[in-house]
Amino acid sequence: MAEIATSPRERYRAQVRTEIKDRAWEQIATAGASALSLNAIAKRMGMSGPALYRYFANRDELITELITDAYRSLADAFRATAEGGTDLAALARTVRRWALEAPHRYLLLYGTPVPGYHAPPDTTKIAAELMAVMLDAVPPVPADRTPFDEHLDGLTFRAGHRPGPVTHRALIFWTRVHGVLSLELAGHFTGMGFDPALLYDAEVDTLLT
Amino acid sequence: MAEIATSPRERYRAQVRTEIKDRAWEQIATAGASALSLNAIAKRMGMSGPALYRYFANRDELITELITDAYRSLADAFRATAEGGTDLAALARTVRRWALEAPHRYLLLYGTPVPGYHAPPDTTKIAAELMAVMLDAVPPVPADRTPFDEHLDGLTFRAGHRPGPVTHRALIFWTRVHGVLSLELAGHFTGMGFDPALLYDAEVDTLLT
DNA sequence: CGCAAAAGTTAGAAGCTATAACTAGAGTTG
DNA sequence: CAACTCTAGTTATAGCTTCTAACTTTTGCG
Repeated sequence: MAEIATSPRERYRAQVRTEIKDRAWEQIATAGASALSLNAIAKRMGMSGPALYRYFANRDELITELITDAYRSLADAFRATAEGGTDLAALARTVRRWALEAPHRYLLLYGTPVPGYHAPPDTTKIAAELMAVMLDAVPPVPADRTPFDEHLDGLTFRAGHRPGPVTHRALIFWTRVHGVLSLELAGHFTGMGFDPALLYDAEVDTLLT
Repeated sequence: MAEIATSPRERYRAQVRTEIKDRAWEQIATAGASALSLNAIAKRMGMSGPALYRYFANRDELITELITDAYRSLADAFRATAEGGTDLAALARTVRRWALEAPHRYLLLYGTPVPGYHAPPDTTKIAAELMAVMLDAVPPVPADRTPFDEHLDGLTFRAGHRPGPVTHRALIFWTRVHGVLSLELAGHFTGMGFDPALLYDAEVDTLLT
């Protein structure tokens, strides 16, 4: 987007940083995030291990940045989808495409977190952004309110101050989407023989009316 | 259950193995499965690192056994619940209690898998056992069939050879349960302020009629 | 051109998995 | 009971990891 005036050095630095991240994604895809090795990345890039520490303070910082990038890319996909009139079906297609495109990326965000790891404020902001898009995409809902709807009405967070039933709809949209995707991408449907895409579509359909 | 006649040596061996696994669970709870260190376990048990290799061939074998044990405990809880007449609501309560009781254990089974890791036949058998219990607990379903129901009817796996709509119900029960639990236990609801238990109950309620 | 800052180097500490070779002790067997 | 075998544990070691420290080379700016 808005190109900031950069010195050649800064441009080189940015380029190396993105190459490091690319290699990191490759490693995560083949061996998982826990096996990510700064040393191996450096060697594959033709330089010595400690050189990487000029670009990332430590392994955690690299992973954190990968997570932030991944969140950002999902949010961008969401926003792009929401451009031409928002509806939940389109968002559902987008998130599934985004997830299947790079399962390890999905799992880095929504799989097992490292205990004690605290997400940086960036990611929680992006998560709120995602939620806002979903809230806007919720279709008109029936008027009957459940106790949980009342519970939601009485909360302080109120992202967008939507009424309880709308928030409820957005939440179950999100949980149902992840219900199918997380089991599918973690391989819990393999051997069952059915097509997860059909289950996904059927599940999303229940949220549209 | 059925105690097998064991020599003192075998009993000692079994005892040490379970102590190793207990320590492993502690470590997983505090630092995550990826940080599980055989060395640290050994030292905490007052012996030298390589001694553990008498009990587990390698790190993977230990983790595999932890996974199998966890699966077994979930299946046992399921079977116990299904004893006195099966219904989905009771199963839902059981799985949630089981998950919250030890979140790291839940995440070891249903969180990010290690790429390239293949689940041993044990676990897939237990997964089928879980599915069978759920299929039995599905209430009578409406007669109208969706395309996905037809798809399920045409499959070869047919765990229990139930009709499509019944299998469909069991599947969405499972995905919706994990949709809420995986997001909750991975911390994606923190800061939103609502009570996940209420969302869970509301979600389960939609499956009961 | 010359110099300061940045990038990359090797060396090394501390920790990990896992193997090899060895010792001490427990249990079995002639 | 003595001898022998098998097992549990030991230390040593190779090879990997993250990450720090100290040093050298390169690069871009004034």
